[in-house]
Amino acid sequence: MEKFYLTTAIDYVNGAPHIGHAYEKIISDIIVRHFDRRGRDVYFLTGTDEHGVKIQKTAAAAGITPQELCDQNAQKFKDTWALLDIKYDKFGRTTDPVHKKKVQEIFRKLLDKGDIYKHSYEGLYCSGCECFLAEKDLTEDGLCPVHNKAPEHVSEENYFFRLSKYAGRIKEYVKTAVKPEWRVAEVMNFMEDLQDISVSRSTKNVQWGIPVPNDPEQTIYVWIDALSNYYTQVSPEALGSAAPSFTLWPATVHVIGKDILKFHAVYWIGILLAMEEALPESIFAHGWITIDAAKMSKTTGNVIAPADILKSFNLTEPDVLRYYMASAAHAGKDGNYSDDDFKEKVNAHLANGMGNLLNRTLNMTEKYFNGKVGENRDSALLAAANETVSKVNGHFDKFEVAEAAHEIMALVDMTNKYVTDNAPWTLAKDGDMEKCEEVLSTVLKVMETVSYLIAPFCPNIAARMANQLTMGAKIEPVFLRLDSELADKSAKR
RNA sequence: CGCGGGAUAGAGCAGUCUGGUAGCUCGUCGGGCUCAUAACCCGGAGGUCGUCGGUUCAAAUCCGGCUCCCGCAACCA
Repeated sequence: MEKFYLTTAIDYVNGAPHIGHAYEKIISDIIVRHFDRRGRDVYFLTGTDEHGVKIQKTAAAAGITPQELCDQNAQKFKDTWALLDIKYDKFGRTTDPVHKKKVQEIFRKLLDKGDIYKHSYEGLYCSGCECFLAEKDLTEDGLCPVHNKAPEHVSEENYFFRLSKYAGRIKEYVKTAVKPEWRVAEVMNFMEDLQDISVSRSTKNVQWGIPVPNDPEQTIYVWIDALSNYYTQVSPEALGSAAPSFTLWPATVHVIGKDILKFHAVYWIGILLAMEEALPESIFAHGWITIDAAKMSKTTGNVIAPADILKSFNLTEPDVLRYYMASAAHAGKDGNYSDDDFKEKVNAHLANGMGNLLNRTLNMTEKYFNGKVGENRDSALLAAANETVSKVNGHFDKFEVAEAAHEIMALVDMTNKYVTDNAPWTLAKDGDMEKCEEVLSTVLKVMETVSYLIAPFCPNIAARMANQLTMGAKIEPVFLRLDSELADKSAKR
Protein backbone atom coordinates (compact mmCIF):
# COMPACT_ATOMS: atom_id res chain seq x y z
CA MET A 1 0.00 0.00 0.00
CA GLU A 2 1.13 3.50 -0.70
CA LYS A 3 1.97 5.67 2.27
CA PHE A 4 0.31 9.02 3.00
CA TYR A 5 2.20 10.97 5.65
CA LEU A 6 0.73 14.39 6.41
CA THR A 7 2.08 17.02 8.76
CA THR A 8 0.50 20.26 9.95
CA ALA A 9 2.41 23.31 11.04
CA ILE A 10 3.30 23.11 14.70
CA ASP A 11 1.59 25.83 16.68
CA TYR A 12 3.47 28.27 18.87
CA VAL A 13 2.31 27.71 22.43
CA ASN A 14 2.36 31.31 23.50
CA GLY A 15 -1.44 31.35 23.70
CA ALA A 16 -4.58 29.31 23.33
CA PRO A 17 -5.85 27.82 20.05
CA HIS A 18 -8.41 29.72 17.97
CA ILE A 19 -10.34 28.85 14.84
CA GLY A 20 -7.38 29.81 12.66
CA HIS A 21 -5.32 27.04 14.19
CA ALA A 22 -8.39 24.83 14.01
CA TYR A 23 -8.92 25.43 10.31
CA GLU A 24 -5.57 23.92 9.42
CA LYS A 25 -6.07 20.91 11.65
CA ILE A 26 -9.59 20.32 10.38
CA ILE A 27 -8.65 20.32 6.70
CA SER A 28 -5.64 18.16 7.49
CA ASP A 29 -7.76 15.68 9.39
CA ILE A 30 -10.28 15.57 6.56
CA ILE A 31 -7.54 14.97 3.99
CA VAL A 32 -6.05 12.16 6.07
CA ARG A 33 -9.43 10.51 6.65
CA HIS A 34 -10.17 10.76 2.94
CA PHE A 35 -6.95 9.04 1.90
CA ASP A 36 -7.40 6.47 4.63
CA ARG A 37 -10.70 5.50 2.96
CA ARG A 38 -8.92 5.27 -0.35
CA GLY A 39 -6.69 2.61 1.11
CA ARG A 40 -3.54 4.56 1.75
CA ASP A 41 -1.34 3.88 4.77
CA VAL A 42 -1.95 7.15 6.52
CA TYR A 43 0.01 8.90 9.24
CA PHE A 44 -0.93 12.26 10.68
CA LEU A 45 1.56 14.35 12.66
CA THR A 46 0.76 17.58 14.46
CA GLY A 47 2.23 19.28 17.49
CA THR A 48 3.59 22.42 19.06
CA ASP A 49 6.56 24.74 18.71
CA GLU A 50 7.72 25.61 22.20
CA HIS A 51 11.06 27.41 22.23
CA GLY A 52 12.07 31.03 21.92
CA VAL A 53 12.33 34.21 23.85
CA LYS A 54 8.62 34.98 23.75
CA ILE A 55 7.79 31.84 25.69
CA GLN A 56 10.55 32.72 28.10
CA LYS A 57 9.07 36.18 28.69
CA THR A 58 5.45 35.09 28.94
CA ALA A 59 6.41 32.43 31.45
CA ALA A 60 8.45 34.90 33.49
CA ALA A 61 5.53 37.32 33.53
CA ALA A 62 3.24 34.56 34.73
CA GLY A 63 5.71 33.48 37.36
CA ILE A 64 6.13 29.96 36.03
CA THR A 65 8.90 28.13 34.23
CA PRO A 66 8.90 28.04 30.43
CA GLN A 67 8.34 24.30 30.55
CA GLU A 68 5.28 24.74 32.76
CA LEU A 69 3.88 27.31 30.34
CA CYS A 70 4.49 24.97 27.42
CA ASP A 71 2.88 22.06 29.23
CA GLN A 72 -0.22 24.10 30.04
CA ASN A 73 -0.66 25.49 26.56
CA ALA A 74 0.22 22.33 24.68
CA GLN A 75 -2.56 20.68 26.66
CA LYS A 76 -5.01 23.36 25.48
CA PHE A 77 -4.18 22.49 21.90
CA LYS A 78 -4.61 18.78 22.55
CA ASP A 79 -7.94 19.40 24.28
CA THR A 80 -9.21 21.45 21.38
CA TRP A 81 -8.20 18.85 18.82
CA ALA A 82 -9.99 16.21 20.85
CA LEU A 83 -13.10 18.37 20.84
CA LEU A 84 -12.90 18.66 17.05
CA ASP A 85 -12.30 14.93 16.48
CA ILE A 86 -8.87 15.58 15.03
CA LYS A 87 -7.49 12.06 14.82
CA TYR A 88 -3.74 12.59 14.70
CA ASP A 89 -1.34 9.71 15.09
CA LYS A 90 1.20 11.72 16.99
CA PHE A 91 1.38 15.04 18.79
CA GLY A 92 5.01 16.12 18.72
CA ARG A 93 6.50 18.84 20.88
CA THR A 94 9.78 20.58 20.25
CA THR A 95 10.61 20.14 23.93
CA ASP A 96 10.43 16.35 23.59
CA PRO A 97 13.84 14.95 24.63
CA VAL A 98 14.21 12.83 21.49
CA HIS A 99 13.46 15.82 19.27
CA LYS A 100 16.10 17.90 21.03
CA LYS A 101 18.64 15.15 20.63
CA LYS A 102 17.87 14.67 16.93
CA VAL A 103 18.03 18.42 16.28
CA GLN A 104 21.51 18.49 17.78
CA GLU A 105 22.48 15.56 15.59
CA ILE A 106 21.28 17.39 12.50
CA PHE A 107 23.13 20.52 13.55
CA ARG A 108 26.31 18.56 14.12
CA LYS A 109 26.02 16.77 10.81
CA LEU A 110 25.66 20.00 8.85
CA LEU A 111 28.49 21.56 10.84
CA ASP A 112 30.80 18.62 10.07
CA LYS A 113 29.86 18.88 6.44
CA GLY A 114 30.68 22.56 6.31
CA ASP A 115 27.12 23.60 5.51
CA ILE A 116 26.92 25.34 8.86
CA TYR A 117 29.73 27.76 9.60
CA LYS A 118 30.56 30.39 12.18
CA HIS A 119 30.28 33.94 11.01
CA SER A 120 30.55 37.10 12.99
CA TYR A 121 27.89 39.62 12.39
CA GLU A 122 27.91 43.23 13.36
CA GLY A 123 24.83 45.36 13.51
CA LEU A 124 21.88 46.72 15.40
CA TYR A 125 20.12 44.02 17.35
CA CYS A 126 16.65 44.39 18.80
CA SER A 127 16.10 41.91 21.57
CA GLY A 128 12.35 42.25 21.14
CA CYS A 129 12.49 41.20 17.51
CA GLU A 130 15.12 38.62 18.24
CA CYS A 131 16.97 39.75 15.15
CA PHE A 132 19.22 42.33 13.55
CA LEU A 133 17.70 45.40 11.99
CA ALA A 134 18.93 47.40 9.03
CA GLU A 135 19.35 51.16 9.34
CA LYS A 136 16.53 51.71 6.88
CA ASP A 137 14.10 49.80 9.08
CA LEU A 138 14.51 52.13 12.01
CA THR A 139 12.40 55.14 12.88
CA GLU A 140 13.75 58.67 12.45
CA ASP A 141 14.96 58.57 16.04
CA GLY A 142 16.83 55.36 15.39
CA LEU A 143 14.35 53.19 17.28
CA CYS A 144 12.96 49.80 16.44
CA PRO A 145 9.57 50.57 14.84
CA VAL A 146 8.07 47.51 16.45
CA HIS A 147 9.22 47.79 20.01
CA ASN A 148 9.88 51.49 19.98
CA LYS A 149 13.22 51.22 21.67
CA ALA A 150 16.81 51.65 20.63
CA PRO A 151 18.48 48.55 19.28
CA GLU A 152 21.85 47.65 20.70
CA HIS A 153 24.97 47.81 18.61
CA VAL A 154 26.37 44.32 18.93
CA SER A 155 28.95 42.22 17.27
CA GLU A 156 27.86 38.64 17.53
CA GLU A 157 29.25 35.43 16.26
CA ASN A 158 26.45 33.13 15.06
CA TYR A 159 26.20 29.94 13.13
CA PHE A 160 25.00 30.31 9.56
CA PHE A 161 23.50 27.74 7.25
CA ARG A 162 24.85 27.74 3.71
CA LEU A 163 21.42 28.12 2.13
CA SER A 164 22.74 29.87 -0.97
CA LYS A 165 24.60 26.71 -1.96
CA TYR A 166 21.30 24.92 -2.56
CA ALA A 167 19.42 27.73 -4.31
CA GLY A 168 19.36 26.03 -7.69
CA ARG A 169 18.03 22.72 -6.43
CA ILE A 170 15.48 24.45 -4.21
CA LYS A 171 14.13 26.35 -7.20
CA GLU A 172 13.69 23.15 -9.15
CA TYR A 173 11.83 21.65 -6.22
CA VAL A 174 9.57 24.63 -5.66
CA LYS A 175 8.34 24.58 -9.26
CA THR A 176 6.64 21.23 -8.85
CA ALA A 177 6.05 20.76 -5.14
CA VAL A 178 4.43 23.99 -3.97
CA LYS A 179 0.63 23.94 -3.99
CA PRO A 180 -1.55 25.64 -5.05
CA GLU A 181 0.51 26.21 -8.18
CA TRP A 182 -0.27 29.92 -8.26
CA ARG A 183 1.90 30.39 -5.20
CA VAL A 184 5.02 29.13 -6.95
CA ALA A 185 5.82 32.55 -8.43
CA GLU A 186 5.67 34.12 -4.99
CA VAL A 187 8.30 31.75 -3.64
CA MET A 188 10.50 32.05 -6.72
CA ASN A 189 10.42 35.80 -6.28
CA PHE A 190 11.56 35.45 -2.69
CA MET A 191 14.53 33.40 -3.86
CA GLU A 192 16.12 36.16 -5.89
CA ASP A 193 19.47 36.81 -4.30
CA LEU A 194 19.15 34.13 -1.64
CA GLN A 195 21.38 34.72 1.39
CA ASP A 196 22.69 32.28 3.95
CA ILE A 197 20.61 32.29 7.10
CA SER A 198 21.55 32.57 10.73
CA VAL A 199 20.61 29.38 12.56
CA SER A 200 21.67 30.19 16.10
CA ARG A 201 21.32 32.92 18.71
CA SER A 202 23.56 33.98 21.51
CA THR A 203 22.59 32.39 24.81
CA LYS A 204 22.74 35.90 26.21
CA ASN A 205 19.59 36.70 24.26
CA VAL A 206 17.83 33.37 24.10
CA GLN A 207 18.10 30.77 26.81
CA TRP A 208 14.91 28.80 26.16
CA GLY A 209 15.99 26.59 23.29
CA ILE A 210 18.15 23.72 22.23
CA PRO A 211 21.86 24.31 22.90
CA VAL A 212 24.29 24.13 19.99
CA PRO A 213 26.37 20.97 20.52
CA ASN A 214 29.70 21.75 22.18
CA ASP A 215 29.03 25.47 22.29
CA PRO A 216 27.31 26.69 25.45
CA GLU A 217 27.29 30.24 24.10
CA GLN A 218 24.76 29.51 21.37
CA THR A 219 21.17 28.33 21.13
CA ILE A 220 19.78 26.70 17.99
CA TYR A 221 17.33 29.06 16.31
CA VAL A 222 13.81 28.20 15.17
CA TRP A 223 14.64 27.18 11.59
CA ILE A 224 16.40 23.98 12.47
CA ASP A 225 14.58 23.47 15.76
CA ALA A 226 10.99 23.77 14.57
CA LEU A 227 11.05 22.80 10.89
CA SER A 228 12.90 19.59 11.54
CA ASN A 229 10.11 18.25 13.75
CA TYR A 230 8.47 16.73 10.69
CA TYR A 231 11.55 14.57 10.35
CA THR A 232 12.67 13.99 13.94
CA GLN A 233 9.24 13.10 15.30
CA VAL A 234 8.83 10.15 12.98
CA SER A 235 12.34 8.80 13.35
CA PRO A 236 12.43 5.21 14.65
CA GLU A 237 13.99 6.54 17.82
CA ALA A 238 11.12 8.96 18.45
CA LEU A 239 8.38 6.50 17.58
CA GLY A 240 9.70 3.46 19.39
CA SER A 241 7.11 0.74 19.65
CA ALA A 242 4.44 3.10 18.28
CA ALA A 243 6.10 3.06 14.86
CA PRO A 244 3.87 1.98 11.99
CA SER A 245 4.93 -0.89 9.76
CA PHE A 246 5.71 1.44 6.87
CA THR A 247 8.48 3.99 6.44
CA LEU A 248 7.28 7.53 7.03
CA TRP A 249 9.91 9.88 5.69
CA PRO A 250 9.65 11.70 3.29
CA ALA A 251 6.34 13.40 4.09
CA THR A 252 3.60 13.22 1.48
CA VAL A 253 2.47 16.74 2.27
CA HIS A 254 3.24 19.53 4.68
CA VAL A 255 0.03 21.48 5.32
CA ILE A 256 0.92 25.01 6.41
CA GLY A 257 -0.37 28.60 6.45
CA LYS A 258 0.49 30.92 3.59
CA ASP A 259 2.63 33.08 5.86
CA ILE A 260 5.19 30.38 6.51
CA LEU A 261 5.37 28.99 2.99
CA LYS A 262 8.74 30.57 2.29
CA PHE A 263 10.33 29.01 5.33
CA HIS A 264 9.11 25.58 4.37
CA ALA A 265 9.66 25.74 0.65
CA VAL A 266 13.07 27.36 0.89
CA TYR A 267 14.74 26.99 4.30
CA TRP A 268 13.44 23.56 5.16
CA ILE A 269 14.12 22.15 1.71
CA GLY A 270 17.63 23.59 1.86
CA ILE A 271 18.23 21.93 5.21
CA LEU A 272 16.94 18.61 3.90
CA LEU A 273 19.18 18.84 0.85
CA ALA A 274 22.12 19.47 3.15
CA MET A 275 21.07 16.49 5.26
CA GLU A 276 20.97 14.46 2.04
CA GLU A 277 17.47 13.33 2.89
CA ALA A 278 14.50 12.75 0.58
CA LEU A 279 12.25 15.77 0.03
CA PRO A 280 8.53 16.00 0.88
CA GLU A 281 6.25 15.34 -2.09
CA SER A 282 4.39 18.60 -1.71
CA ILE A 283 3.86 21.63 0.43
CA PHE A 284 0.30 22.91 0.58
CA ALA A 285 -0.20 26.50 1.74
CA HIS A 286 -3.72 27.31 2.89
CA GLY A 287 -5.22 30.78 3.39
CA TRP A 288 -6.52 32.50 6.48
CA ILE A 289 -9.87 32.38 8.16
CA THR A 290 -10.99 35.92 8.79
CA ILE A 291 -13.75 37.05 11.14
CA ASP A 292 -16.27 39.23 9.39
CA ALA A 293 -13.58 39.79 6.77
CA ALA A 294 -10.98 41.04 9.24
CA LYS A 295 -7.87 39.22 10.32
CA MET A 296 -8.15 37.67 13.72
CA SER A 297 -6.33 39.69 16.30
CA LYS A 298 -6.23 39.75 20.04
CA THR A 299 -5.93 43.52 19.91
CA THR A 300 -9.25 44.03 18.16
CA GLY A 301 -10.74 41.26 20.23
CA ASN A 302 -12.16 39.16 17.43
CA VAL A 303 -10.42 35.92 18.28
CA ILE A 304 -12.79 33.00 18.44
CA ALA A 305 -12.06 29.69 20.09
CA PRO A 306 -13.56 26.59 18.47
CA ALA A 307 -14.94 25.46 21.82
CA ASP A 308 -16.93 28.68 22.12
CA ILE A 309 -18.62 28.15 18.78
CA LEU A 310 -19.67 24.64 19.73
CA LYS A 311 -20.91 25.91 23.07
CA SER A 312 -22.85 28.87 21.69
CA PHE A 313 -24.74 26.61 19.27
CA ASN A 314 -25.18 23.85 21.82
CA LEU A 315 -23.31 21.40 19.66
CA THR A 316 -22.16 18.20 21.28
CA GLU A 317 -20.12 17.06 18.29
CA PRO A 318 -17.88 19.01 15.91
CA ASP A 319 -19.21 17.66 12.59
CA VAL A 320 -21.00 20.72 11.31
CA LEU A 321 -18.23 23.09 12.38
CA ARG A 322 -15.75 20.86 10.58
CA TYR A 323 -17.91 20.92 7.46
CA TYR A 324 -18.36 24.67 7.58
CA MET A 325 -14.71 25.46 8.18
CA ALA A 326 -13.54 23.06 5.50
CA SER A 327 -15.87 24.51 2.89
CA ALA A 328 -15.37 28.14 3.89
CA ALA A 329 -12.43 28.81 1.56
CA HIS A 330 -11.31 27.52 -1.79
CA ALA A 331 -7.92 25.81 -1.72
CA GLY A 332 -5.23 28.25 -0.67
CA LYS A 333 -7.53 31.26 -0.47
CA ASP A 334 -8.77 33.12 2.57
CA GLY A 335 -12.20 32.33 3.92
CA ASN A 336 -14.52 34.07 6.29
CA TYR A 337 -16.23 32.99 9.48
CA SER A 338 -19.43 34.53 10.76
CA ASP A 339 -22.08 33.14 13.08
CA ASP A 340 -24.86 33.94 10.63
CA ASP A 341 -23.10 32.33 7.70
CA PHE A 342 -22.24 29.29 9.78
CA LYS A 343 -25.85 28.78 10.74
CA GLU A 344 -27.10 29.33 7.20
CA LYS A 345 -24.68 27.03 5.44
CA VAL A 346 -24.94 24.25 7.91
CA ASN A 347 -28.73 24.34 7.95
CA ALA A 348 -29.02 24.54 4.19
CA HIS A 349 -26.46 21.92 3.23
CA LEU A 350 -26.43 19.42 6.04
CA ALA A 351 -29.95 19.59 7.49
CA ASN A 352 -32.22 20.71 4.64
CA GLY A 353 -30.19 19.13 1.90
CA MET A 354 -28.37 15.99 2.92
CA GLY A 355 -30.13 15.06 6.17
CA ASN A 356 -33.62 15.69 4.96
CA LEU A 357 -33.02 13.76 1.75
CA LEU A 358 -31.99 10.69 3.69
CA ASN A 359 -34.85 11.09 6.10
CA ARG A 360 -37.60 11.47 3.49
CA THR A 361 -36.28 8.51 1.53
CA LEU A 362 -35.97 6.20 4.51
CA ASN A 363 -39.46 7.12 5.68
CA MET A 364 -40.96 6.25 2.32
CA THR A 365 -39.01 3.02 2.17
CA GLU A 366 -40.38 2.11 5.57
CA LYS A 367 -43.89 3.21 4.75
CA TYR A 368 -44.25 1.59 1.34
CA PHE A 369 -41.89 -1.38 1.55
CA ASN A 370 -41.39 -2.06 5.26
CA GLY A 371 -37.82 -0.89 4.91
CA LYS A 372 -36.72 -3.38 2.28
CA VAL A 373 -36.24 -2.60 -1.39
CA GLY A 374 -34.78 -4.61 -4.28
CA GLU A 375 -31.68 -4.15 -6.41
CA ASN A 376 -33.42 -2.69 -9.44
CA ARG A 377 -32.00 0.81 -9.86
CA ASP A 378 -31.80 3.78 -12.17
CA SER A 379 -28.39 3.54 -13.81
CA ALA A 380 -28.26 7.20 -14.85
CA LEU A 381 -28.27 8.54 -11.30
CA LEU A 382 -25.89 5.84 -10.11
CA ALA A 383 -23.50 6.85 -12.88
CA ALA A 384 -23.72 10.45 -11.68
CA ALA A 385 -22.87 9.33 -8.17
CA ASN A 386 -19.83 7.44 -9.43
CA GLU A 387 -18.76 10.49 -11.30
CA THR A 388 -19.00 12.50 -8.09
CA VAL A 389 -16.69 10.00 -6.42
CA SER A 390 -14.10 10.56 -9.16
CA LYS A 391 -14.45 14.31 -8.93
CA VAL A 392 -14.10 14.28 -5.16
CA ASN A 393 -11.00 12.09 -5.42
CA GLY A 394 -9.57 14.45 -8.01
CA HIS A 395 -10.10 17.43 -5.75
CA PHE A 396 -8.48 15.71 -2.78
CA ASP A 397 -5.48 14.85 -4.95
CA LYS A 398 -4.99 18.60 -5.15
CA PHE A 399 -5.97 19.21 -1.50
CA GLU A 400 -9.09 21.03 -2.67
CA VAL A 401 -11.19 20.23 0.35
CA ALA A 402 -13.87 22.89 -0.12
CA GLU A 403 -14.26 21.99 -3.78
CA ALA A 404 -14.73 18.36 -2.81
CA ALA A 405 -17.46 19.33 -0.34
CA HIS A 406 -19.22 21.31 -3.06
CA GLU A 407 -19.23 18.28 -5.34
CA ILE A 408 -20.83 16.15 -2.65
CA MET A 409 -23.54 18.74 -2.11
CA ALA A 410 -24.11 18.97 -5.85
CA LEU A 411 -24.87 15.24 -5.82
CA VAL A 412 -27.27 15.76 -2.92
CA ASP A 413 -29.05 18.53 -4.83
CA MET A 414 -29.28 16.40 -7.95
CA THR A 415 -30.75 13.55 -5.92
CA ASN A 416 -33.29 15.77 -4.16
CA LYS A 417 -34.41 16.87 -7.61
CA TYR A 418 -34.57 13.26 -8.75
CA VAL A 419 -36.88 12.42 -5.85
CA THR A 420 -39.18 15.33 -6.58
CA ASP A 421 -39.21 14.65 -10.31
CA ASN A 422 -40.11 10.99 -9.82
CA ALA A 423 -42.46 11.61 -6.89
CA PRO A 424 -42.41 8.14 -5.33
CA TRP A 425 -45.37 9.13 -3.10
CA THR A 426 -47.45 9.60 -6.24
CA LEU A 427 -46.19 6.32 -7.70
CA ALA A 428 -47.24 4.56 -4.49
CA LYS A 429 -50.64 6.20 -4.60
CA ASP A 430 -51.08 5.17 -8.23
CA GLY A 431 -50.01 1.64 -7.42
CA ASP A 432 -46.87 1.67 -9.56
CA MET A 433 -44.91 -0.11 -6.84
CA GLU A 434 -42.23 -1.44 -9.16
CA LYS A 435 -41.18 1.99 -10.33
CA CYS A 436 -41.55 3.39 -6.83
CA GLU A 437 -39.23 0.72 -5.47
CA GLU A 438 -36.68 1.42 -8.17
CA VAL A 439 -36.64 5.13 -7.36
CA LEU A 440 -36.21 4.58 -3.63
CA SER A 441 -33.60 1.89 -4.08
CA THR A 442 -31.62 4.20 -6.35
CA VAL A 443 -31.71 7.05 -3.87
CA LEU A 444 -30.71 4.81 -0.98
CA LYS A 445 -27.75 3.58 -3.00
CA VAL A 446 -26.71 7.15 -3.76
CA MET A 447 -27.03 8.02 -0.07
CA GLU A 448 -24.58 5.25 0.76
CA THR A 449 -22.14 7.02 -1.52
CA VAL A 450 -22.92 10.39 0.07
CA SER A 451 -22.41 8.98 3.53
CA TYR A 452 -19.10 7.50 2.41
CA LEU A 453 -17.95 10.76 0.83
CA ILE A 454 -19.03 13.05 3.66
CA ALA A 455 -17.53 10.86 6.39
CA PRO A 456 -14.11 12.59 6.45
CA PHE A 457 -15.89 15.91 7.00
CA CYS A 458 -18.63 14.75 9.37
CA PRO A 459 -17.62 11.40 10.87
CA ASN A 460 -20.44 11.20 13.43
CA ILE A 461 -23.23 12.24 11.09
CA ALA A 462 -21.94 9.88 8.41
CA ALA A 463 -21.91 7.03 10.89
CA ARG A 464 -25.57 7.69 11.77
CA MET A 465 -26.40 7.80 8.08
CA ALA A 466 -24.70 4.49 7.49
CA ASN A 467 -26.41 2.93 10.51
CA GLN A 468 -29.85 3.93 9.28
CA LEU A 469 -29.07 2.86 5.75
CA THR A 470 -27.65 -0.56 6.40
CA MET A 471 -27.93 -1.49 10.04
CA GLY A 472 -31.64 -0.94 10.43
CA ALA A 473 -31.15 1.75 13.04
CA LYS A 474 -34.19 3.82 13.99
CA ILE A 475 -35.08 6.42 11.37
CA GLU A 476 -34.46 9.87 12.75
CA PRO A 477 -32.87 13.10 11.58
CA VAL A 478 -29.09 12.70 11.43
CA PHE A 479 -28.61 16.38 12.14
CA LEU A 480 -31.17 18.92 13.33
CA ARG A 481 -31.19 22.52 12.13
CA LEU A 482 -29.47 25.14 14.20
CA ASP A 483 -32.29 27.40 15.21
CA SER A 484 -31.08 28.61 18.53
CA GLU A 485 -30.60 32.30 18.95
CA LEU A 486 -27.17 33.47 17.92
CA ALA A 487 -25.01 33.71 20.94
CA ASP A 488 -24.12 37.10 22.20
CA LYS A 489 -20.95 37.95 20.39
CA SER A 490 -19.38 39.50 23.42
CA ALA A 491 -19.63 36.15 25.16
CA LYS A 492 -16.95 34.69 22.95
CA ARG A 493 -14.20 37.16 23.58
C1' C B 1 7.75 53.52 -8.16
C1' G B 2 9.18 48.37 -1.35
C1' C B 3 6.52 43.22 -1.95
C1' G B 4 2.04 40.63 -2.47
C1' G B 5 -3.40 39.74 -2.60
C1' G B 6 -8.08 41.79 -3.95
C1' A B 7 -12.32 44.93 -6.43
C1' U B 8 -17.96 40.14 -10.46
C1' A B 9 -26.35 40.62 -8.29
C1' G B 10 -28.24 42.18 -1.13
C1' A B 11 -24.00 38.77 1.38
C1' G B 12 -19.86 35.37 0.56
C1' C B 13 -17.31 33.62 -3.64
C1' A B 14 -15.95 30.86 -8.62
C1' G B 15 -14.80 32.05 -13.60
C1' U B 16 -9.25 35.37 -15.57
C1' C B 17 -3.56 31.03 -17.04
C1' U B 18 -6.14 28.29 -22.35
C1' G B 19 -10.75 35.72 -24.96
C1' G B 20 -16.52 33.73 -27.61
C1' U B 21 -24.36 33.96 -24.77
C1' A B 22 -21.85 35.92 -16.68
C1' G B 23 -22.02 31.22 -12.80
C1' C B 24 -22.26 28.96 -7.59
C1' U B 25 -23.86 28.98 -2.35
C1' C B 26 -27.10 31.85 0.69
C1' G B 27 -30.83 35.55 0.99
C1' U B 28 -35.27 37.67 -1.47
C1' C B 29 -40.17 37.46 -4.37
C1' G B 30 -43.86 34.26 -6.83
C1' G B 31 -45.60 29.29 -7.94
C1' G B 32 -45.69 23.85 -7.21
C1' C B 33 -45.55 19.45 -4.13
C1' U B 34 -47.15 17.11 0.48
C1' C B 35 -42.67 11.66 1.23
C1' A B 36 -39.53 14.62 4.74
C1' U B 37 -35.90 18.15 9.45
C1' A B 38 -41.00 25.29 8.75
C1' A B 39 -38.38 20.52 4.27
C1' C B 40 -38.02 19.65 -1.15
C1' C B 41 -38.83 21.22 -6.56
C1' C B 42 -39.75 25.14 -10.41
C1' G B 43 -39.66 30.18 -11.96
C1' G B 44 -38.63 35.57 -11.31
C1' A B 45 -36.22 40.02 -9.74
C1' G B 46 -31.38 41.70 -8.96
C1' G B 47 -24.74 42.68 -12.26
C1' U B 48 -22.55 48.82 -17.46
C1' C B 49 -17.64 41.95 -14.00
C1' G B 50 -13.63 49.11 -9.63
C1' U B 51 -12.18 53.01 -13.35
C1' C B 52 -9.99 55.10 -18.05
C1' G B 53 -7.74 53.66 -22.46
C1' G B 54 -5.51 49.90 -25.97
C1' U B 55 -5.35 45.05 -28.86
C1' U B 56 -9.30 42.02 -31.26
C1' C B 57 -14.61 40.22 -35.46
C1' A B 58 -15.20 39.43 -30.04
C1' A B 59 -12.45 41.31 -23.40
C1' A B 60 -14.65 39.80 -16.54
C1' U B 61 -10.63 37.23 -19.27
C1' C B 62 -4.89 39.90 -22.89
C1' C B 63 -1.85 44.90 -22.55
C1' G B 64 -1.12 49.84 -20.22
C1' G B 65 -2.60 54.04 -16.80
C1' C B 66 -5.50 55.28 -12.45
C1' U B 67 -8.60 54.77 -7.80
C1' C B 68 -9.90 52.20 -3.51
C1' C B 69 -9.48 47.95 0.16
C1' C B 70 -6.45 44.21 2.75
C1' G B 71 -1.95 41.65 4.34
C1' C B 72 3.50 42.01 4.65
C1' A B 73 5.52 44.83 12.88
C1' A B 74 3.30 42.98 17.35
C1' C B 75 -0.68 39.10 20.21
C1' C B 76 -1.35 35.74 15.34
C1' A B 77 -2.23 30.14 11.11
